[in-house]
Amino acid sequence: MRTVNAERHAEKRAEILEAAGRCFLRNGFHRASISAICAEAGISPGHLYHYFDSKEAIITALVEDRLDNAARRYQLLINVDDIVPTLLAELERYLREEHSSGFTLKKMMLSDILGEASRNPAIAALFTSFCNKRYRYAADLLRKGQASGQIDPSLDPDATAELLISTADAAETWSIRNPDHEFDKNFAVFRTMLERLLTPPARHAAG
Amino acid sequence: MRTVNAERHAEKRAEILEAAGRCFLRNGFHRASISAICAEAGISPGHLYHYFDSKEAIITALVEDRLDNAARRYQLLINVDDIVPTLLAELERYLREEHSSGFTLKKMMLSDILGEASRNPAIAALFTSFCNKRYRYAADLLRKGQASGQIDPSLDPDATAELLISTADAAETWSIRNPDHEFDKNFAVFRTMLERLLTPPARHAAG
Amino acid sequence: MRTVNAERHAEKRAEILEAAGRCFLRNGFHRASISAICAEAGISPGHLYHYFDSKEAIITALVEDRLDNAARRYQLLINVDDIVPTLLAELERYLREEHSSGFTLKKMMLSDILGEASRNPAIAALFTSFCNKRYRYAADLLRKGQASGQIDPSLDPDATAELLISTADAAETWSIRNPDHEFDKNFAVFRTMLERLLTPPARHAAG
Amino acid sequence: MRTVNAERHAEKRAEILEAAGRCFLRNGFHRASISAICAEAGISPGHLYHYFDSKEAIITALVEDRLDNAARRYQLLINVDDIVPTLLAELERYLREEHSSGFTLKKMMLSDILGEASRNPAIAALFTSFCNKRYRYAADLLRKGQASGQIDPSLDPDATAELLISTADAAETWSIRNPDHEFDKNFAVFRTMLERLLTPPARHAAG
DNA sequence: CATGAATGAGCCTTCATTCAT
DNA sequence: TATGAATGAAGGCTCATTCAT
Repeated sequence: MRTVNAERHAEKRAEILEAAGRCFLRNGFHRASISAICAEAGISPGHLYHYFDSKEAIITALVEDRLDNAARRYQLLINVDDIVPTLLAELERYLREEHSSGFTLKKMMLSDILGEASRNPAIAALFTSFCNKRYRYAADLLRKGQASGQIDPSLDPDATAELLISTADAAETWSIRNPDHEFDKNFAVFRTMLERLLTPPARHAAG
Repeated sequence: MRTVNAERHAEKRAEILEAAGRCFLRNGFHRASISAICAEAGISPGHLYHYFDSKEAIITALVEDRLDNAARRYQLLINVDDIVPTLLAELERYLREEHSSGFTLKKMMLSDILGEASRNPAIAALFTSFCNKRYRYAADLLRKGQASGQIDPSLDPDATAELLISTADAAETWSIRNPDHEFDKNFAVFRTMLERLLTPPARHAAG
Repeated sequence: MRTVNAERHAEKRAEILEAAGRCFLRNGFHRASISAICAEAGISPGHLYHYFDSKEAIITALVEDRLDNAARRYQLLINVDDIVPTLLAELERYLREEHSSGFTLKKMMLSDILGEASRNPAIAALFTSFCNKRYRYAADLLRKGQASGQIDPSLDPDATAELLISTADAAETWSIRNPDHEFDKNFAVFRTMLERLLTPPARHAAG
Repeated sequence: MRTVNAERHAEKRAEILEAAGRCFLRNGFHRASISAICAEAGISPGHLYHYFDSKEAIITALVEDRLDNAARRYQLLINVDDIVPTLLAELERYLREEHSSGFTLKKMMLSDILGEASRNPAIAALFTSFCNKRYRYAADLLRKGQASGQIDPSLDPDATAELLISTADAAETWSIRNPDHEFDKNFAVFRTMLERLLTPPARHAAG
C-alpha cells in the first residue's frame, strides 16, 4: 500500500519534472510559469505543490536530475585498453546524438544552467559538483593512459581534464553559434586536436 | 544644437545601457526589472522609454553593444608575422584579464546570451553574426598562416576557426565550473593543445 | 455498537476541536488553515470533513464549546451566604489562573470571539447568548444579595450585572495592554472598586 | 513642486488608509483582501504598492493612525478643577458617541486590535504603547486629584489607572454583548462605580 | 527632457473543499 | 473509518508599460 503510493508519488513527480523541463527548454527558467508547467503536466496549479515546495525547488530538482544523468554516462568506460580512440569514439557518439536531435533538453540546459549558476548558489553547487565528478573521472582516465604509455606523460592530468571537459561542452554550442555548421568537419578537427594533444610526443613524431 | 542633443542622447543611452548591464549581471535578463534599471541609472521609469521602446529593446541593444565591442578586439591583430605565438599571447592576455576580474560583465553575458539565443531570435541573430565575424577573422588568419607555412596546411581553416573560437569561449567558464581552478596550469595545457594542433607536423616533429 | 461508535465519534470530534483551538490560538481564526488543524489533530484533510461540514462549522463549534464551558462555571455558586466575598474570591481565583497561565486558550478566544462577533452572525448569537446567561446569573445573584441586605438595593441588578461581567472580562486583557502589569496591585483596586460599588451605603459608611 | 507632490502623496495615502479601514471593519484584518481595499479606494492593485510596502504595512499604519488619534483625545483635559465630574462627563460623552454611531470604526478596531496584538508583535507594540500613554495620563490625573483631596489617597494611582482604562474600554463592548442593552442604565451604574471608587472615604461617608 | 502616478495582467503560492480508493 | 490526490478560485504582490503634467 505504502510502497504503491510512494511509487506513484515518485512517478508523478518525475512526470512533472519532465513537463517542467519542456517548459524551461521553451522559455528558460524564469519565463516559464508555474501555470504553464501545470498545463504541460496536466495538473492543477495547487496540486503541483504536493510534489514541490516552490518553483525554485523544481528548478533545483530538474537540474540535479539532468546533471546526475549526464554524470552517470561517464562511469561506463572506466576499463578500456585503447584510451584515446575509445574516448574520441565516445565523444563523437555523444556529440553527434546531441547535434542530430536539434535543441535537446540537455543542450539547452547546459547554457541555462551555466547562466543560472552565476547567480543561484544551489545551482552553482550542483554544477560545480557535476563538473568535479567529470573532472575526476577524466583525470583518472588520463593518469591510467599515462601509466600505460598511451598518453603524453608531461601533461598535468587535472588541468588537462578540465580543459577536455570544457572543450567538449563547448562543442554542444556549435549549432547555436552557426546554424549551418558542418558537424563532421568540425569534429574532424576536434579529433585531430585531441589526438595531437594527448598522444605521447614519441608516438606522435613516429606517427 | 541638434548634434549636441543627439550626442547627449547617445551618452544617456549608453549610460542606461551600462546600468542595465549591471542589473542583468546581478539578476539575469528576465529577473532584472525595469524599475531596478531605472534606479541604477538614476532616471524615472517613464523617461527610460524615451531611449528604449521596451525591455526587449534594452536587452537587444546591450547584447549588440557587448558583442560589437568584443568583435572589435579581433580586428586588431590582422597583420602579424608570428601568427601562432601572437594569437596565444593575445588569448592569454584576454582570458587572464577575464579571470582576474571575477564575474565580469562580459563573462556573465556569454552564458546568458547563449541561453537567450536558444529562444530569442533577435539575440540568436546577433550571436550568430558575432560568431561569424570572429569565425571569418580567425579563418582568414589561419589561411594566412597556412600560406606562410606557419600553420598546418591540412587543417580546414573554417572548421578550425569554429573550433578555436568555441574552445576559447569555453575557457571563460572554467571558474564557474571549478571555483578553485588554477588558471595558469589550465592555460598551459590550453597553449600546448593549440600549438600542437596548429603547428605544421614537420616543425612539430622537429621541435 | 452504535453507542460505542457515537462515543468514539464524539471523542474524535472533541480532539479535533482541541487541535483547532491550538491552531486558532497561534494564528487566529482566519489564518489557521484546515491542513494545519489536520496536522495538529493527526488526521487527513478528507477525514476532517466527516466530523465538520466546513471550517466555519469548526469555528462555531469551538466557540460554542468554549463559551458553554465558561458559562458552566457560573452555575456553581448559586447558593452562598456571603455573596460579595464569595464572588470576589471566585473572580480572583479565575483571573489569577488566567493570568498565571500566559496566553491561555480562553483568554485569546475572548478577544478573537469579540472581533468575530462583529461580523459573523452565528458567533454573535453564541456570544450574546453566552453573555445573557452570565448576565442573568449575575443579576439573580445581585437580587438575592439585595434581598438579604448584602448588596446596595439602589443598584439596578440588570445593568449592574452587565457592568460587572464586562469589567471582569476586561481584566483578562490587562497583560496584553501592559506586559509588565502587576496583577496583585491591579486586582486590589479591582476588589476595592467592586466592594464599594456593591456594599450597601449604610454598611459602607459604617465599615 | 515637491511639496505639492508630497502633499498629494500623503493625501492619497490617507485615502487608501480610510478605505482599508472600511474594509477591515467589514471583514477583519485577514479576510479583507488587497483587491477589495483597492476597489474601495478606487485604485488599481498595483498602484497600492506605491503607498504601502505590504498588507502588513497597511494594517500597522492604520492601527497606528487610529491609536494615535484616540490617544490625542486624552491630552485635552489636563487642567481641570473638578477632576471626577469632568472625567465622568468626558467618558460619558465619548461612550455615548461610540454607542450612538453603531459599529464605529474605532469600536471594531479595538476588538480586532486586541486579537491581532496577541499574535502580531508590531501591533502588540503599538497597542501597549497606546495603553501606556493613556495609563500615564490617567495616573497623572489621579495623582493630581489625590494632591487636591478630590480622590481617595489610598488608591495606587498606577493600578487604578490601568483598571479605569480597561474598564472604560470594556464599556465599548456592551452593545456586542447585548444588542438590546440600555446605555443610560448601564452608564448610571458605571458612574456610581467610579464615583464610589475614586471619592475619598471621608467625603463619601459624608455624602 | 523628465517625472512618477497609474494600470492591469500575470506571477507564485495557499487554501477550503471534494472524491476515488 | 480513513487517506491523500486533486481542484481551482483567490490571495498578496511585481512588473512592463503608459500618460498627464
